[in-house]
Amino acid sequence: MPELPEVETIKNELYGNVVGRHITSITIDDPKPVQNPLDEFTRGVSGQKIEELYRRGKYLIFKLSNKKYLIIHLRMTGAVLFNPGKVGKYARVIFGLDDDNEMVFTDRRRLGIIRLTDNIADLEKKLGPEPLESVFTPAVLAKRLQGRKAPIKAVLLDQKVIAGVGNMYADEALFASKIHPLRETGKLNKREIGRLYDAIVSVLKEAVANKGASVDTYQRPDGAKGTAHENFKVAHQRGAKCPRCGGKVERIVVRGRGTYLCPKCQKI
DNA sequence: CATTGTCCCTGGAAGC
DNA sequence: TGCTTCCAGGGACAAT
Repeated sequence: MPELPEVETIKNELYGNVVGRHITSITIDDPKPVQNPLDEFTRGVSGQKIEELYRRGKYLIFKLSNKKYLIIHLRMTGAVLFNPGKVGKYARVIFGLDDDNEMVFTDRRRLGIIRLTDNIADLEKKLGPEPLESVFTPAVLAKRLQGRKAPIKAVLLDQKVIAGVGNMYADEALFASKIHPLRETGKLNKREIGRLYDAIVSVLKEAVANKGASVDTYQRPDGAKGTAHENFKVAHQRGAKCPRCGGKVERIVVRGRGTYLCPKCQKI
């Protein structure tokens, strides 16, 4: 499940291969992910130079020479492959580049989206601060959590609060800061928010360093897996021993999302 | 605005 | 063995 570290890794590993290249062909094997009318999409992308590539939250954004933005969200099972040996069963959209290389959007479950837009402000409005940039501080986090009644786990998943944190890293950050996922957000004290801040930053940084977590279908552009999941303390570790207290990692459901925790370390 | 529930989608797992 | 049902979850959207 691509979250910030996974999308960051894809961006990093794609960057040198695609920035500066022109998109010379588009093959749409499955129109489902494309949110624009197909002719408009094809016209807007064909022949354009990729001037920049960056990540915002869990979105991968290609800035094109016609000032439009090609936005990709991988949702659950999406991936962007660079020159895959053969075009797999789940290839949806194939971008041919002017150096004869190919960039392929694949998605087993077809929940991912691709959109071409000239209005990046709309996306910006939906997203909170980038947790690995200087705009994100303990004070900023405290302000965003202030007065909220929902459980902290649910709030961490809200992309308007912090961009890029998803189900796995929310669980890891809550474990690292010893906060129960069901704690009422607005009732966290300053010390807890400080710990949570540190945990979010360190958990994400470590996962980026390990090139993302391959718990499901996540793969890097060259098809390789990441290793961040090898360091997971609780996420997807039901029944495992808590590395801090030796207790048992449990799974509960919070707002319909599978949530892993050590109930001994993370008291309500 | 904050919050909660529903829907989308597929294939692997679990149940009968 | 083979069929059916359940489940995973990010974000759009609707309802409250």
